[in-house]
Amino acid sequence: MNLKQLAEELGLSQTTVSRALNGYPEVSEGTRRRVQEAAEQHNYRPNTRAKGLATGRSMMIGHVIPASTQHEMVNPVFGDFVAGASIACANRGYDTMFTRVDDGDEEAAYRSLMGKGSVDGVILQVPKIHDSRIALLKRIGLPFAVHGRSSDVTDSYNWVDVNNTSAFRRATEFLIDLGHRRIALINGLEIMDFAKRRRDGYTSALEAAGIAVDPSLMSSEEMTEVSGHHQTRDLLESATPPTAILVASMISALGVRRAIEEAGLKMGKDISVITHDDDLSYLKNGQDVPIFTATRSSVRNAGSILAEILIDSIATPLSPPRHKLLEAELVVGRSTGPAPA
Amino acid sequence: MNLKQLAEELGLSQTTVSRALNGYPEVSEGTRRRVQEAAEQHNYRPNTRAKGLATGRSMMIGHVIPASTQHEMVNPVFGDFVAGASIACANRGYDTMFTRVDDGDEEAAYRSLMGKGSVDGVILQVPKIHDSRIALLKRIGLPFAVHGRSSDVTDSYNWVDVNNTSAFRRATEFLIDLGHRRIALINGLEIMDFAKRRRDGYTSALEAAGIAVDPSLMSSEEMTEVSGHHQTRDLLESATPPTAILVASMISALGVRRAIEEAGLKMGKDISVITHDDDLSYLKNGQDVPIFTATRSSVRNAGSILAEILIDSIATPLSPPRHKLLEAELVVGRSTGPAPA
DNA sequence: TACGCCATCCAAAGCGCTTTGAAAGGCGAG
DNA sequence: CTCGCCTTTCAAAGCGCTTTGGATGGCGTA
Repeated sequence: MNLKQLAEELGLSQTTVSRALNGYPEVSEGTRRRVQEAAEQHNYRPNTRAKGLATGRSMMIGHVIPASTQHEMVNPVFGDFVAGASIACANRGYDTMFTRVDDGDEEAAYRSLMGKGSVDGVILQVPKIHDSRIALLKRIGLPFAVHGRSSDVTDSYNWVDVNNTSAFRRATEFLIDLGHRRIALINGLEIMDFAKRRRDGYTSALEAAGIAVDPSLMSSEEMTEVSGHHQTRDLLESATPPTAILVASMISALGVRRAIEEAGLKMGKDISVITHDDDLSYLKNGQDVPIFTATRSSVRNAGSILAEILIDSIATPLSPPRHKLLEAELVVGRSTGPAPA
Repeated sequence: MNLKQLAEELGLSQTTVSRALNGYPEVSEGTRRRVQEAAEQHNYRPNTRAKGLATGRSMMIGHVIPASTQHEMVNPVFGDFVAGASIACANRGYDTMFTRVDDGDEEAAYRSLMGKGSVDGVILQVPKIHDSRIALLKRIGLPFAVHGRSSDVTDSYNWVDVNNTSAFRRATEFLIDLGHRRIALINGLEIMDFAKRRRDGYTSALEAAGIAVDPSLMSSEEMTEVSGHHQTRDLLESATPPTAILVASMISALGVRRAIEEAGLKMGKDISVITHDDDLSYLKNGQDVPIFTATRSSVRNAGSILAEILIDSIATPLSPPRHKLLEAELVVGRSTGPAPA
């Protein structure tokens, strides 16, 4: 059933039917009701492509996933972030689309999305410290919003980010207050912006407490269970192991815990652990008492806010970019305790 | 830049330009090259919606995620499965779209996707034992393919599934061979088809070995870390705890391991564990030696195969449905050992 | 020279919708 | 009764592409 058929059936013009369904005022209430009922009854839905062609909008938000970041961090948070974003999009009538891009083809991919007109805007994830995608998108004029920030980019743009620096400063201070002095940082890859900020928070807290930053206590890798495990094992096997470890992700933290237990140590007693927790719905940090002491911030919530910002900026293209800095909450669980004497 | 402009610039008709770009034979090679170069140079991409309108195809594959299954199992495998499917789709020129659906609105959602013409086909995940979506999609004529099967549906349809029954039978036999007699099963929700099949495999192996099936050793819940943990704790606290546990997912298995270690037991020595491993790229089962003995089957690979099947069936609507049963591989890791005397 | 046949290219219709510009009808004011 | 003004409805153009059904011209053949 298409508009033409529906109009014929009702004995009205396509114009009137279209207007009735789209809530325009130039239609009498009686007619509108009649049209709506007929549409309902025939299960009529305007064809997306035709509507898009006519309006010039695709009502679609794109997520572009570079192949290289598929292992780095995207996957774990991916599901929840996207869920948050896509629910927000759906509420505003937007669909969600995915594009996976081979490394190096990013420019082509964005140009293609823009050229083909398949999306009205895109969401970027895990920006690097210097991320050329932002300048690129500005240049080609494709609306976008970033989950995270890119330190080297001074232009303003839409973003939502967790305050990684303050979260990790706070976590480090918490450990220092518990008497820890040898605190390790198991970070994500430090080309990633969030990783740099977390490190900054960590080092600034150490420095403020007069503790020398020890490079041998810091490592940065992809955030997987396996890598968390071997980084921790290396730390524990060193001559002077840390008494506390700060971890950048729940996934890594699972590996950290495994290494600790394999070494016959007890987490929260022999060694303390704080992790960042994206509050993933399928990897909850315990039910009532958290397993890990953690800096927690819902990535799902971030997705939702970011989608709103992007859609608003599509609706009013001339308005200035918006952004939001979310503060992570420090939840105290069983993985932290006083430094061993 | 659109087709009209490009055609004007070249001094050709839109027809010729379109044909040149789409590889039709009625264009001389010289002209084709000239057109291709101009298109390249002006960065021309045919507008998706216009093309879709004209051809009647959207070149889009949809994934529909019911809200209720968002916690159940979808999330962990979600990322990898979708990655596999979307790469395969992209190779065939298809984009990937997501729709999240509130419970009970599934019928409306599929009808809407169909009516709006926004997708050429959809992929279904985690079917239940009796899943009404399959009949619905057949009824409304929207091409689809299922990741998994639905036992109660006798009609034929496109699917890809792991042989859950044989995988879990094999795993159970492996434990029996190691001398285990009290083997527990921590399963996913048993309305889900895969969970039923895994249970069938488990019970059939027990029966074949003349071991009575003990309902107190079987539980079925959402497959999260937290639920794996408390189900294991309950098992271990019972009067006659199992000597081995079969687990339906890596995520649950992480919780299982935590409970085992909290109880002061050693996995692989005091108690054996076998899990199903979807070979998730961000939650690898160890690097060289697997952490867990596992029935392994790449969900990413399944996604890829399923997408191919769906796209083929869209291309040739009259061809009979296709399906593929993947055999899981039993990888032996450190989590299993002889039953304690 | 005349004819027919390819190879190559084109004009125009059509996909299903929105939206502009105009017509038709109803009604009160003059 | 006529005029002008709303309100309600409509015909038709246009969005950017594909595709049908020609047109055109070059070339070999008779």
